[in-house]
Amino acid sequence: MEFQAPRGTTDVLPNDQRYWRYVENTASQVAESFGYRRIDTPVFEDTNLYIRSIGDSTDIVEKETYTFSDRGGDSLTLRPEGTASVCRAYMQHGMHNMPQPVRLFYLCPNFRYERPQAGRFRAFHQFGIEAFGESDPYIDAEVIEVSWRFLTSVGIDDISLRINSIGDSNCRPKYVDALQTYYQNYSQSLCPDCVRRLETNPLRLLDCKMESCQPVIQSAPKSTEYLCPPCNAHWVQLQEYLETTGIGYEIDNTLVRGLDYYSRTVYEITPPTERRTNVIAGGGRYDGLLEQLGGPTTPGIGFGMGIERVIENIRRLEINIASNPKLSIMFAHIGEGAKKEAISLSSQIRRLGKEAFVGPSRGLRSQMRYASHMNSSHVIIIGDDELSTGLYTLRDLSKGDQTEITADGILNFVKTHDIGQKVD
RNA sequence: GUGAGCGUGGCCAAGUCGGUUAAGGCGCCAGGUUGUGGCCCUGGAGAUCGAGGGUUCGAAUCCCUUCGCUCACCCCA
Repeated sequence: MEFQAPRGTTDVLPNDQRYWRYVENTASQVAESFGYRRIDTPVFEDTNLYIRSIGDSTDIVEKETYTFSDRGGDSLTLRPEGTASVCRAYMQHGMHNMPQPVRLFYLCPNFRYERPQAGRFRAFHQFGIEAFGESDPYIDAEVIEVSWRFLTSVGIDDISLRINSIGDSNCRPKYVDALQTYYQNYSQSLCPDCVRRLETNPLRLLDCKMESCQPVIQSAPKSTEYLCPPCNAHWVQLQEYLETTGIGYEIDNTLVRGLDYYSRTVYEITPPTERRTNVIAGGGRYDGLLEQLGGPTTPGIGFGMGIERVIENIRRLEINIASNPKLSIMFAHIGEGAKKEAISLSSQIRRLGKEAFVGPSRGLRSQMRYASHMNSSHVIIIGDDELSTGLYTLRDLSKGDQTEITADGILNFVKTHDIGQKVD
């Protein structure tokens, strides 16, 4: 085989489509039930949008973007995450003039040049929401609740929520200082990665997985102990509101996130397994981001959720996805005249909005077998006898019985048997 | 970028201390039922054994190279 799907990409075959429909439909319903409205943005944006938002020293921007020049010489980048685009759209369309908060959700593909592995792809899909213009922590709890309700609605309920607050531009620098000072004392016992992190990204010291670094992490200063009064009030209220929604949570002071724009609230939702790649959803607050992108000072918060990872968990839990059987008619035909009648009648049925198609030009036995494998609900058999009498054979594949029926009778049958009819 | 495992018809796969025509199952096609599916029976098509090179009288099997897939690290959804 000369061609295959590029590394890190997958084909969603017909048999798997039901998972995607199920997830996308549930996501839309849940988000809309909270008052969120769908937004779609381009798959590529000005490269600088991502540099300015995600951060030019993050792994995503440093080595994972798909960046190219178009024929006019502009540098464009395939969307690596959803928040930046939505922020850009919020500013571009003057949504700060709309009643605040503005609640938006999206379902879209994202691209990151990474080595694929379990639950990680180069082309992947996210369901996400963003809420702009509200700094009160009730909206933090709401955003968390949307992701939680979605996952439980879809049937994944063995999940756990971890939250943390990393402060804002006022108090976080003091915490980072304290963290660095603390780590200086252990510099000789740290893993090589952590030695590097100490300089480049001190917050990430906290989620090192190396066994040898765990004791150091355990007794490290906690960000929540360094919060300034406003951040602390926000943090305390968030927990109260979360408790009001009845969602169980765990405070994880080692939880930090890989994008530079987060402030105050950060959170992750994981299934019971230990592997970090199993993080299904992650998000947080980004109060300085819009201003950083040249917009008005506007608070914002949101999450991103990996659809492939959601589906992976649906499969793991063997969640039953109901799919309505529907009316689907195949025309089996014997002879050229019968074939033309099959083409004509199936076309008329389709114009009524129902599924119908012509059987393959093979023997009747083979056509019947095809109908069966195509999950047709009914077969109409047309041969010389039927053409001369005008009475066709209508066979119900689920019941296994059949009757005589006229052409008009067929059309009437189709009109009165609607989609969703139980056929198996 | 680093490390490990694996690549045999569309899919799952036996064979891998080299030896005549590369098992089997699923799926596909056909026949059994001269016009009737899902079960069953019979037959058929379909593989340059990932690719290239080497060793050998002889290579799916041994050696080298290369590509691909998977998993893990980094990082993330």
